[in-house]
Amino acid sequence: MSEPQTVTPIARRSLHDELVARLRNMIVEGELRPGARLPEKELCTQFGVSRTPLREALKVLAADGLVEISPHRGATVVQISCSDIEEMFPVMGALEALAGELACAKIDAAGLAEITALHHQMVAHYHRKELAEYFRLNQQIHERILAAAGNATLSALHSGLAGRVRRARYMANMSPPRWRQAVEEHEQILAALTERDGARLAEILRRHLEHKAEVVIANMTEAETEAKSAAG
Amino acid sequence: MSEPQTVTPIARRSLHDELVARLRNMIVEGELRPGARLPEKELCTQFGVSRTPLREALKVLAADGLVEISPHRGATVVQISCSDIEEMFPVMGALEALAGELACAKIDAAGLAEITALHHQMVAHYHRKELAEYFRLNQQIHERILAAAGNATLSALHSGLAGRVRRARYMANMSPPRWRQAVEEHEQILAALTERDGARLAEILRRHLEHKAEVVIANMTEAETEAKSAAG
DNA sequence: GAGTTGCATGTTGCATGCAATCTGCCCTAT
DNA sequence: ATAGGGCAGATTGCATGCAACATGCAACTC
Repeated sequence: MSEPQTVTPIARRSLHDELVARLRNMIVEGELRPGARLPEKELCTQFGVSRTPLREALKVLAADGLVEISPHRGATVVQISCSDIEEMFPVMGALEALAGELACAKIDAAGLAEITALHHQMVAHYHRKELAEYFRLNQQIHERILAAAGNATLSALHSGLAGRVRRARYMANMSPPRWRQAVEEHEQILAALTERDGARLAEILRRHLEHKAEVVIANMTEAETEAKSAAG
Repeated sequence: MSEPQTVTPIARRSLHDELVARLRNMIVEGELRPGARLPEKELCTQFGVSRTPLREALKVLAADGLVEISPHRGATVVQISCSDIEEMFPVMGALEALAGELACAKIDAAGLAEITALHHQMVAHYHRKELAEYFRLNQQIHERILAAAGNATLSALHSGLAGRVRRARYMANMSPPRWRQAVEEHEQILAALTERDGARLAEILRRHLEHKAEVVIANMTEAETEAKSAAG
């Protein structure tokens, strides 16, 4: 029995792991709104589990920064403010820049071909103005670059941030010139990656993230003022 | 009652929060060795708590990457390998580089004065060859730069990594030329910060972290070969 | 004698019960 | 009428009990 992993071991996810995954997904995908309370009892009946594994899951998500737990008052989905987002993007920029450099040094022809394919699909969706599909491919490209960097620590930190940022749902609207700019930057990204020009790719990614931040911030401030005027 | 947080609320740490802090400290400080098993029962009697809060704490630490939990087999302190460390340092370099840039843009005279004071204390310890004190100050300086960047997300990610790296205990020995090089780099760091030259500070910090990585890796491989020769 | 099977033991995963705390409401006093 | 106090309901924090699982040993087979 020295064959190394011919079959994958049966996936035996414990309840709390499953709960962490589900709740994280529900929060990131917006099913659970920011500020929403997370009463244990209700979630327990909803998921059909007892409070123990649920509580363990909530603690993990709290450590992840997705929920907030106040003693004896329960858990709530954390609100993300404009300034939080404003903080996160430079950090993601730094991480992606590093990923770009490493990816240029490490990526092979096959990996590059995959990213190239994704890029062209994404551009096609851009031309057809299919925003949702565009964003899906966009996200995949960035993930692939991270993966190509071959640095698990880097990927983990990035995906954590990406999950938190995704909750901002900035994709809703993006002005045509902004969208065009983003696609152009992606052309540059692909070019730099193809030429294995790490320094340039790093710089492009940093700027790309800066611009993304501007779009997101603009959207959020707009949404906030709308909310305030609606409330006032 | 609109005073914004003039007094800190009474710290009412729940048991699991306290446990998370204590266990994290024990792991980071090396009191719990890598690979050490963490049987619930034993820790429960040791801390005088029941299994529920302890389990919640272990789950959080697992999410943090400090312990590993295998179903029905219990928790162990994660082993950090050479390649893990090799991965972490470039990431810390990227984060510190960003912190340097931001700090140059934001730091005020008071903040700069504090870091300068710490720097001079550190150099004094260097001249007296007080390694432990030197490292303490060193760490504080890096933390201050992160704090000066005024980016909570950045600080959180960095301190998480720093905690994991600290477990490598590389400080044990550092060759005189390496130590001297590190101090020289810190002189440059202080100079760039004083001149608010963000780009230069970023570059210096990145290189500084690269060199730190070399020292750590050298120490770890040495330790590993020693262990192997002792075992063989 | 080597390998396998079955069992015993200890540990972990989860469910539930009890105590402490928070929240909202009603009542009282000024 | 309003502010403050106190009580009731609900929710959370923690302890404990039971079932499932992993591990090590012993017996058994070939």
